[in-house]
Amino acid sequence: MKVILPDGSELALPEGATGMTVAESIGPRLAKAALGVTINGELKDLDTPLADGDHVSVITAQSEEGLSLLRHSASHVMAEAVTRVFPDTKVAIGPSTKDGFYYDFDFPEPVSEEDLSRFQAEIEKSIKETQSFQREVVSREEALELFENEPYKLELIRDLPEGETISIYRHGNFLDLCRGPHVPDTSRIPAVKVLSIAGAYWRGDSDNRMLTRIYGTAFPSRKELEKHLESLELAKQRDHRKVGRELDLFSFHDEAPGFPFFHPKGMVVVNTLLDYWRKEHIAAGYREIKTPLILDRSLWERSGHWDNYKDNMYFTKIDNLDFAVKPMNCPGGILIYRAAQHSYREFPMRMAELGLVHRHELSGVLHGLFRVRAFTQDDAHVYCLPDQVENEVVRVIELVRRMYHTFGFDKVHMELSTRPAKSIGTAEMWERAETALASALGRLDLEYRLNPGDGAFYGPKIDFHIEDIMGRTWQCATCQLDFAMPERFELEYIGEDNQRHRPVMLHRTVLGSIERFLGIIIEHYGGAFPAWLAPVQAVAIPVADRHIEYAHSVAAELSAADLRVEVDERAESVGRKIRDNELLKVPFMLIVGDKEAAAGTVSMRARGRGDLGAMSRDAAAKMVADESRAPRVDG
RNA sequence: GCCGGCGUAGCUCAACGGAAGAGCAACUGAUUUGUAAUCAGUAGGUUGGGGGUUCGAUUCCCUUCGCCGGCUCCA
Repeated sequence: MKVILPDGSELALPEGATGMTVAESIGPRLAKAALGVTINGELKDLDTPLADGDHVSVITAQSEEGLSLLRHSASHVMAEAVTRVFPDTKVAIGPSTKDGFYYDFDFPEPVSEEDLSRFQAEIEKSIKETQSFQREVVSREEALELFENEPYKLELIRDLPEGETISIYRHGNFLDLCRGPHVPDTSRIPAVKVLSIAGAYWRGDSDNRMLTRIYGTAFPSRKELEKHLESLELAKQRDHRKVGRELDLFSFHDEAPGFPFFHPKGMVVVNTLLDYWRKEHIAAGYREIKTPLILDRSLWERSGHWDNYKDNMYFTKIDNLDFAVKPMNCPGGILIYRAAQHSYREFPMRMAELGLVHRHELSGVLHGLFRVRAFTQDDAHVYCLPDQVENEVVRVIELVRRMYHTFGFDKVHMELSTRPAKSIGTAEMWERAETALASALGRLDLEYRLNPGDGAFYGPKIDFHIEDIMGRTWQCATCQLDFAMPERFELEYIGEDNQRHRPVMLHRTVLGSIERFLGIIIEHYGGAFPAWLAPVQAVAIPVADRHIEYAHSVAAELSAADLRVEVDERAESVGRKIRDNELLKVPFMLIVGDKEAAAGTVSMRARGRGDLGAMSRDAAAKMVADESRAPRVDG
């Protein structure tokens, strides 16, 4: 028989050949690296018999699917190891994830981090033993019997649709309900590492029992595993909570859990960020507003927040009346719209607000600046005519992409979410709105993912996800149409026909939360902000005390050019001052001693680039100024 | 909110029923320094808060607050 390889060539094989036969006939290295096989596009075990004419591709850990196959198998190996250590453990599920795998267990007794090394040791044993994975197809009855002591498996089996093939995989003494496929044997997963332990609800539902989830990762080689563990360590070094403390940017205190305190240097970064934000928004035709933090109950009843968002809101009483601290900016912004009568001639009307919102988040979800209870949304609402929507959305997308580019976030992926089952508004309204969003994306020739039914109940939306330097993704910007608010607040404008009409309301953010965005860029840059954002852009370092005066005169010149500059007057060695400022990620150091003072020069050192040599004071000021220039904003 | 872990000096961590320690930072003094740590000294803690067990608690138990890792939720 013959099979067809990925390059289109044909390969003659004996009857009964498997994926392994294919790998072996291509080469011994491939045979060794082979983990699975795709047959006519379907991922299968390597020992699956092939049929004449099959399109066959051997899968190794080089591919995304090969790596996740390997990790999925590793999760089985871990489950086996864990049940060997704690025999009465009930097993739940164990899939692969983006960076590794996990397996959920129901332990007879609490298990702690200290047990992880025991699991690790057992895993190593299994790998050494080269246990093979064997697939078996069983009937529903057989399956129910095989897993009679595994309540979670039983639940899964019972939920399998009628007629579904039920397969099980065995390796060593372990048996698992699993669709597969798996690697041929445990020797193919030589580098497994048990990483951490955490709680997780059965089937992700908080009404269910809490299981113990054990995370791990696996790679095709030790070397790759080591590399991954190193990058985890690196990410830990970049943790914005650590960097924020080291660079004296912000802090958190028990007296206000979830509410960040910004220090002077942190405020420089925030304000510089906001200066840039304002320039972009003015250029994009927005006008800025500001609305109160605390507003009367009636407003929140009208907006629907009182009924739908109460659990996340903070309340207060003033003169015996109920007030709420705003969790969103729109209702307040709408009052500004309603403060005057509007004409279609004013549209599109773009109102931006850097609004501080408070949301009572569950204590367990707080996480540095990434998840806080008070944050500044870079919000804006655009009021426009229905046929202006598409154009406005295009403008929002362009603004988002331009601003992200400034921070090097060029990998942006977009998701369009459409009408959910429970929603308000007419079918025609939704149709029109979804088309407008889709054609805006189409006009810019952008790829996006469609999330049918994932929109808000009040309108469809586009979400933007950025990818940081460590490959993690973040949803920051959002652009959503809102049919609810204009109705609830009876917003109106006078049209060309001199009649009252309801405007379309567009709700959008670019950075999302200023606090979280700061956290993201701290980690993205590892604290080494580009000079325009750096809290201190240059430090003048006098070699000895007698150079302090000269250092100040140099600093004064930079200061006069609106640069943020300090003089390190400490009675420390030059080496020490350089080290400390290097650790503080100061972009430029201007070292001045006898030579410089006599010649009227400075010795320039740039962060991470080392000594750049002597230059005139003018040249130095120009260099720092040039590299510290805020990003250009052209309308 | 839930599960697990952790709260010791400003930071990073020791001590784990029997006089609370180190390094860095801070302060004082000396040093006046040439591209990633000068030296010496001083001070700093009701061991997160409250309660209990004990002759004795940082250590064991309960409780509360906070933090960390996840889950759920979300910007």
